[in-house]
Amino acid sequence: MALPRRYKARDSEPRWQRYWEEEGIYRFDPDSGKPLYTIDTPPPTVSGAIHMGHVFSYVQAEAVARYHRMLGQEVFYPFCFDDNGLPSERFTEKQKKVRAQDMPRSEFVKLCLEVTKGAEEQFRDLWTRFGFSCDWTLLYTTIDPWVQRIAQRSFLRLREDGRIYHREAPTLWCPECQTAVAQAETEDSEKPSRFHDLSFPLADGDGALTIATTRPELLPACVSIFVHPDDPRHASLVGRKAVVPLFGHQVEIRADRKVAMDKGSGIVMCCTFGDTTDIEWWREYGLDLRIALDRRGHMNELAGPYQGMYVKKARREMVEDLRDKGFLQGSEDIEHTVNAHERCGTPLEYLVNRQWFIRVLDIRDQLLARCDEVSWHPDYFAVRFRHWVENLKWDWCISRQRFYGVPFPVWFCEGCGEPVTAAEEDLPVDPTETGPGRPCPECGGEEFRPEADVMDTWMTSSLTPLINAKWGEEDQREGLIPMSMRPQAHDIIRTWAFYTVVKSHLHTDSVPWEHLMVSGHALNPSREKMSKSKGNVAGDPLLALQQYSADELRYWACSSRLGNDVLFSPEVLGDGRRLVTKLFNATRFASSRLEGYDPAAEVELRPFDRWILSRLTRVIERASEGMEDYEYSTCVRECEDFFWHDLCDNYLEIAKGRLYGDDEEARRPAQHALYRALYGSLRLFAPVLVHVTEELYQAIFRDYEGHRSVHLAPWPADDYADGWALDHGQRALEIVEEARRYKSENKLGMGTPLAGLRVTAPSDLLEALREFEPDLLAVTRAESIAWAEGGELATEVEGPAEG
RNA sequence: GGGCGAAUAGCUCAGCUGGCCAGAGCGCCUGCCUUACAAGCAGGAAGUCGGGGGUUCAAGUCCCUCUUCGCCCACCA
Repeated sequence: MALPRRYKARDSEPRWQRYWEEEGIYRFDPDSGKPLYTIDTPPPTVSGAIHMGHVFSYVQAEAVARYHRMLGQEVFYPFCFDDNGLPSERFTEKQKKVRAQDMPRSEFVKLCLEVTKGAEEQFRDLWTRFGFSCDWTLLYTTIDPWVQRIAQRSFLRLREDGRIYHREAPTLWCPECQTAVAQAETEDSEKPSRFHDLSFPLADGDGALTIATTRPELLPACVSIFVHPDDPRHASLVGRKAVVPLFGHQVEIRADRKVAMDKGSGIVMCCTFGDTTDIEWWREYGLDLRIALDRRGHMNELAGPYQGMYVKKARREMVEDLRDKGFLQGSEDIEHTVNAHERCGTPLEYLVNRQWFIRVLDIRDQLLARCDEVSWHPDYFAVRFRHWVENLKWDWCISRQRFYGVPFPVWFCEGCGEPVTAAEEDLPVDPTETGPGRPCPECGGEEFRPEADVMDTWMTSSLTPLINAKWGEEDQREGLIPMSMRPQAHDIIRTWAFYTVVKSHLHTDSVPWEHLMVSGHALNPSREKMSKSKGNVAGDPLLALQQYSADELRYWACSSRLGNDVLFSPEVLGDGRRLVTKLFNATRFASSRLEGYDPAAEVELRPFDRWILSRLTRVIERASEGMEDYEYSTCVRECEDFFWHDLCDNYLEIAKGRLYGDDEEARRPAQHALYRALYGSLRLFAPVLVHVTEELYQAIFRDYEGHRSVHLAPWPADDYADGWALDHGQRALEIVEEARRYKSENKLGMGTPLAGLRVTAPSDLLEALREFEPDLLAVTRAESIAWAEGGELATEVEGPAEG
């Protein structure tokens, strides 16, 4: 196949993408007998928020997949989508302009399916255009019935093991989404607020105390007051009672070390619940439970005249009334951070609800041990996992009061209230549509109320290794657990990585994977964490693909060390374009000089041939070391440096004399070295520059090598190592440099013939360098070289040749 | 408040287990249309390796400390 004069990525890339698809180049073959390399692909949410930051992280893992494929491993590389859960609900609500609450669950679920399926098609197209080598026949989505079955199976088995409990407990609650949320789903949100100094009369009539609060609307929920035991100002208060303003109930004043003496007045009210300290006190001192908020964030009957008001309104009204009645001593505007739901930004409340939990606090040590069993890349991210586990405060709340998700396989007996679970063989079940099919084991009752909650999405995504292995299914895949590698970004270590370790530990008594590859974030040109935005190249991968080729974008994604953030900027992207062009041009040139090349022929390599091949070996070693350590960027950098400078700038220029010459004896070893060096480079670049390397491979190398694709060719493992040539070739290049410097300083073209060179060197070196003479003459265009023994290596140029 | 990372040429970054005069790309300067490539080639200028201590024959490279930035967590009465 002849190469065109110019490389047109726009035409070539789709052509090879089709070829790979048609030929099944990336198809997983469970029966190949090759060692497995299995990848636990992150299921992106289908909520439409794909930006170059995602591409960045996926490409890095993808390059690693290709490396292992070239190593001769059978690569299990599925794709998947996370299409259930809150993000999809909100996405559907937005797309269809509906509200889930306003329709039957089944109807809403149908809408969600419709919307997510459409989005998935677009996603598959997008990933294909980036040259992804996943096997699409392995696709799963988290809403697939068999995947739901695995999630429900996980629930049933954990419940059998006594790991799961259902309990009324204070829970982080989002009044907007009207669901419980997990500790990990929260984020800080800066909100302007007001600090109010409130006066609480003492019950014995002996004066009053002052409490500073930002949440006066929680007064009806006040159950105690605390001061610090060492605070001399308030020592006399302990044990007495105070009257809650506006509401009149009396609460006891207690001393506890958790009180900060220097905040506000040093006196704090404890409400059920304002924050986690309230919960701790409530538990520790067995305080009353006074819930003043309902699930929608409105005040309930406990708030008396304020009942039905939304938190903010109640706050305003109460402050007015407090002022009118003389309880308000002062107010101060402040800026403070509140705990908000990361999905919608609404400040969270603590409510008491019946929720399902997985007990994890008691196995923290075991989870830490699992953490150590995993190879973290880069290793310092293990510390984040460790600290998260060490500082866990809550068991994992897995129930959500939402609609689109995996239902709990649970009913409650109307007779005794006990939960009744489905039989495993009946999974997946939706309890709102069927019954348990058996009477209540506790009381024999036959009337049931379905559990209407759905599972937290992490309940499913934490199972991705088990889903890949089809855990508990009839067609279970053997040998997949633990998987080889999980790629993910560092922001979800505390969620996805953590929950997955929990599940694998409990279900398979092992780690989920051997290696965890943690990527950084892509930053937009103003150095902010990238986010989806239309009309912006960084925020819109489709737009990026119009402006840059997939190979250029992949090169960018692989340009930084694993785990580092990287800037998405035009300058950096230009580097990839240059390299692709250079690779194409150099290979096209080589192909024109390879006529008559016979890979099987015996050749006697010249010193510079031995030099370039020894350099290649060195580069392969370093590049491979990098890839073994998940450092694709080391591989690219080493290879680029070799290809551009050693191979193109030096070797090619040196070998041209022989490649164009009539002397076949001299030409053949040059062809041999050129072919090997180029084919080696091509394969080192293949995991990243997937399209251009395929184009060049198919045009030049396939006839010789026979593999259907460069991506099925073996990873280079050249062992040509000639220390003599490596060292002396480098010294010989110093002579070339001197000649070039002379021409440059004298404003001469590089093609200018030189009258002669005078090279001085110690005798050993001199003797060695003389072996390079024919090539040195050719590349410097010198008519002759005069060799002289001397001290340091030095080269003098006699001047341009006459005429 | 705690943790993790980063601080190296104007810009973006590489420098692994400490060792010849600190590197690359972009940008800049001077040249060159040399039989693959001007999206190129040759040559060049440019850095107190954040500050301060210490270990060592020897430190961007190890230890301590300080400063600045980023991320994560906690607090947020």
